[in-house]
Amino acid sequence: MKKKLSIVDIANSLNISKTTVSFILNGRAQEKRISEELVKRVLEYVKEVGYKPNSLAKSLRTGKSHIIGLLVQDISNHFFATIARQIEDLAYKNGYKIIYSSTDNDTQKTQELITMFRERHVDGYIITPPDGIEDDISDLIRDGFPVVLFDRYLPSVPTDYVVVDNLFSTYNATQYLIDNGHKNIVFITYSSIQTQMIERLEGYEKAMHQSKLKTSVTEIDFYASADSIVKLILDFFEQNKDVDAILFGNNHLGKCGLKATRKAGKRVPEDIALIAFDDYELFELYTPAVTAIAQPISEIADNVINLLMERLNTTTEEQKKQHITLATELIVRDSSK
Amino acid sequence: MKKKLSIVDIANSLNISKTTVSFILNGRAQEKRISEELVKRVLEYVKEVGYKPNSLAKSLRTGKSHIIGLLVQDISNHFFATIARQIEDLAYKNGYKIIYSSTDNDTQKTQELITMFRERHVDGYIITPPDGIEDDISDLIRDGFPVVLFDRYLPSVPTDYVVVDNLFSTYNATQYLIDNGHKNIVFITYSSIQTQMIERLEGYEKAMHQSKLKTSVTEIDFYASADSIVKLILDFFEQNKDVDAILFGNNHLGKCGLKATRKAGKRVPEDIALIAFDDYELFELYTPAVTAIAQPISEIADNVINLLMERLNTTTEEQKKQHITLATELIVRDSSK
DNA sequence: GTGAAAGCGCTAACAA
DNA sequence: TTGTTAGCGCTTTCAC
Repeated sequence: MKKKLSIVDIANSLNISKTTVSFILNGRAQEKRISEELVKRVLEYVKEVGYKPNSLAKSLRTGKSHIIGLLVQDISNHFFATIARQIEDLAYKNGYKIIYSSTDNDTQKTQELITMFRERHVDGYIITPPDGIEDDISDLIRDGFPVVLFDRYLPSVPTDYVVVDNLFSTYNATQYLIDNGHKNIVFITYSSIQTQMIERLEGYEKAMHQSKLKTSVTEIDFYASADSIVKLILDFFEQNKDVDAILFGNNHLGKCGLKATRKAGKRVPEDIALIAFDDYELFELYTPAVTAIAQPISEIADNVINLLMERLNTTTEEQKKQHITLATELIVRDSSK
Repeated sequence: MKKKLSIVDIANSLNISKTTVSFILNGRAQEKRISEELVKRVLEYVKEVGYKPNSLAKSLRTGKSHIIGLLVQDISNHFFATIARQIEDLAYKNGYKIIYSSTDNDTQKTQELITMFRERHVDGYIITPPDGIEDDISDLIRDGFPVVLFDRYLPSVPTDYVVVDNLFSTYNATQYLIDNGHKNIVFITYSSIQTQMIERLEGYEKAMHQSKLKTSVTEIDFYASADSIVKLILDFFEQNKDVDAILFGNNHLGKCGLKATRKAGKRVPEDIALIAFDDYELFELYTPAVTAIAQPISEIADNVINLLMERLNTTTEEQKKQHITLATELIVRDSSK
């Protein structure tokens, strides 16, 4: 293994001090009035021997790591994966790397991850917070770390965040079903106290109440397996023959619902209309093509990174926290008639 | 921001030396014959004040970071996302964190990423290598870093790797189509010199040759957009009316092919039979349900991590590189008749 | 304009 | 059994 060069090696080879090398490498030559000729000589030599500063040592000294900690609920979920991908790209363009992990919506795991990120001296955090994590996020903010939440927020903790207009999304979708003559509309969701789920529920309820229709909500345990979710929905069909439309609270439930509807032998949309949350490429090709509430993935990623970069680049302490709410789009296809 | 405690603070508060604290914290108390009572006192105090060692400083000193660099082709691709997720979980169980990034199959980007990973002192690398990266991987190995490749390998570079039996996968799928009476079977793939794509092509050709059928291969540029791929396939249909079956070389092509088939108004499998590479949850629900070659995702992740951990934990230099080839499964559904 | 030296927090050889 | 001390590679103050 070839010996890694250090700044001292460079300084010695050039018969100058490492301070000078450091200044030149950090673009402070002008300020320090170092001769152009020396600067050139150093830069050329550095390039020639392929010297790379040890960023670990640099971080230890400066306290900055140029690493962003990204905690998503589950990187294997399409929604989070595509957002993570874009966040990654944008972060790199800004000179930052990403350390990421999936929280599984598990509070304790998330706490451990935050601790690990702190140990690693990450400069900023992007998090889809599970509930119960309020104190840890507060600590982060109190200690001066930039934190941007997305997908949901924590009502009791003032932070920057980027979310979509969940309430309007489901309100609008429900209203669409109502306008198409559906009456027994069910909302299948997770039993969750997270803001995005609560708002989606509220949107559904608001539309139903406005039309004086009876609401029917099925709440499923977040940790239920895909198979058991399908089974639950099948049971539900069994006991509720008159349901004529379903709105799903998130993408995983939508997929399971599709499976259950198929298994139950129901015709879509004749027997039952369906609207999913989050759009998938394949929904378009499904028979019938699935109507879905599409979140603006690129916009979410853009806003998250911009917010974080803003915080990272300003030293001014307490600014007002920014709350960004983006619009979703109801993509009407065949499953909702 | 509350002052971060250092090991010196702990030592001073307890009126002992930081060496002692360091030994105790690193589980070397026994070995150093430090009194149980002292150990207990230190551990309790550390816990009480919530002291966390600065892992950056530790890394600088030890040269180990307990971070694994993961480079996948594209984290937003379902196949890579699910594997990344499992690798992440398994890595954490082994006390390692992951820094990841997507290569986009871009050689230069990958080189830069490897450089960044090196700067960050990652302990090991898991990579889906783009072509042209041979030298960089060789350097990594020469310099003693554990490297595990997956999904494909580099024939000219001896490394550990985990792949699937691509040749048999497509051979088997093609054979299946032949057995079902198809003759004009097309293989739609990327023009790529990567091993996995080459082998998939070979499997198809082998089966066709064995049955004395004429091969027909459509190679698509890797960087083509989804829309242009769909268009290409539509054009192809236009010019080749007699095609009665298509085998797709990877998941993205499969999705585009599905879209194109739908647009062309072809009936599946009556007019044309389809087999995709990589299975998706929704394939089962598609009409008709899509036949697919499923890769053993968990097994791949397991083997990758095990291989890497083995390398990480053994100091013995040159061991023989391990090549692991896993079986795929042809999941027969309706689209292939 | 340039250099000496302190120190970021930690580990480990060596002393005591 | 415990403490002293020398770095790991870098930045930055202060002196020349």
